[in-house]
Amino acid sequence: MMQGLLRVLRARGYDGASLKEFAEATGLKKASLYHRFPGGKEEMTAAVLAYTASWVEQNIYQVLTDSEYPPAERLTTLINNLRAFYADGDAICIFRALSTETGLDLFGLQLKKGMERWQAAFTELGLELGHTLQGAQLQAQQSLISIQGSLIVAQCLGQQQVFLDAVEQLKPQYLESNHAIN
Amino acid sequence: MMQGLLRVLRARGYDGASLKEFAEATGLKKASLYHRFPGGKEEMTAAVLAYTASWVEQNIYQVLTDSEYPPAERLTTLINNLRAFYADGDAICIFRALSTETGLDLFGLQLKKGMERWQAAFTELGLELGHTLQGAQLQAQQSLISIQGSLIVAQCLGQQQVFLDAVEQLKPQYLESNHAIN
DNA sequence: GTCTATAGCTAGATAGAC
DNA sequence: GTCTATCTAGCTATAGAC
Repeated sequence: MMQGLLRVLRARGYDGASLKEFAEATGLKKASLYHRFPGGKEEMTAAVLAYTASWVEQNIYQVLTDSEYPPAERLTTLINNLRAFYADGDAICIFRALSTETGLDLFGLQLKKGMERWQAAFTELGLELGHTLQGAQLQAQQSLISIQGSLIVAQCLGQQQVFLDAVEQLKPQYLESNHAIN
Repeated sequence: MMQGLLRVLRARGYDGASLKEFAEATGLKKASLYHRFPGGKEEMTAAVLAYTASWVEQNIYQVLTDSEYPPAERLTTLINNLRAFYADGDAICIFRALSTETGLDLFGLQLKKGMERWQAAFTELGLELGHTLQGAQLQAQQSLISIQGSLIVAQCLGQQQVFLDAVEQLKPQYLESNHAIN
């Protein structure tokens, strides 16, 4: 259900996504979608963003802050989750797809909250590894930039490896960084 | 003319951009646009990408490889050009806006060529600064990732400073990098 | 809760006057 | 070369049967 809506939104963006595609992707008819989401396309998209937020909570935030496992193992799990979520660099990020003018107008707050949650996850890991608050925040921002940027560059160049390399480097960047400089 | 089409495409993407908006942005009526671009929206977008390519050629490639100026000065000019082109982090990149499923289907080759030209510009600068070929290519890729990624993160977070910091760092990254390691 | 059918509108694109 | 007027197809959204 949500997976289908998410898939269409990622591939085609808010303006590009049509109710017909939503119907095909979910197996429901258009009128049935309106029964579940009386607010129409806007409400459907907001629901997808909420669904995405819970995915991030489970697969990013919980993973990076789970003190049951050592940081290296958490990063390995994170990398696997990222590769799965982005289909090894083939899939467009929902944040990118919705951060157009229309998307930012309608869903700006949800996009901001979502991004901040990603940032918080990386920041908490950095703090645990002994970084200063400022250093951890900067490195967290760098991680987000690296993920988002590598997806675009990979897809424009047609080289998924650009994305795979970028996420693979997250691990050494956190484990081998010089805390004194950061 | 092209500026108007470019502005609409960046803000709304290929699917989101309407001929009505194109007409308003250029001051021409829809039928007049079809006179100039018989191929319709697709031809208009391709023309915008060609226009963008020439901008990149003048403002990125020529700047970074102009041996009349020292590298530090070229990088300063580049940073100013990037800030202007992206409105200090407020404007969406045309590459991002068009690298959706539809956009990649229709303009994949132009997007690839464009990205490769950016990459070549940074790579040649790195080579001139004494980097190895592989090191220069990797750093060029990192620069593209940093620009694209910082734009998305900045716009989702509503913090233009993320982009401004990222482009400002391009200069030290090239001038202070350790060639032996790269 | 899901469907068929359709309303009302706007999209991309074209015809033809000037 | 630019315009007004218009076509068809697709869109979002709703009505109402089951």
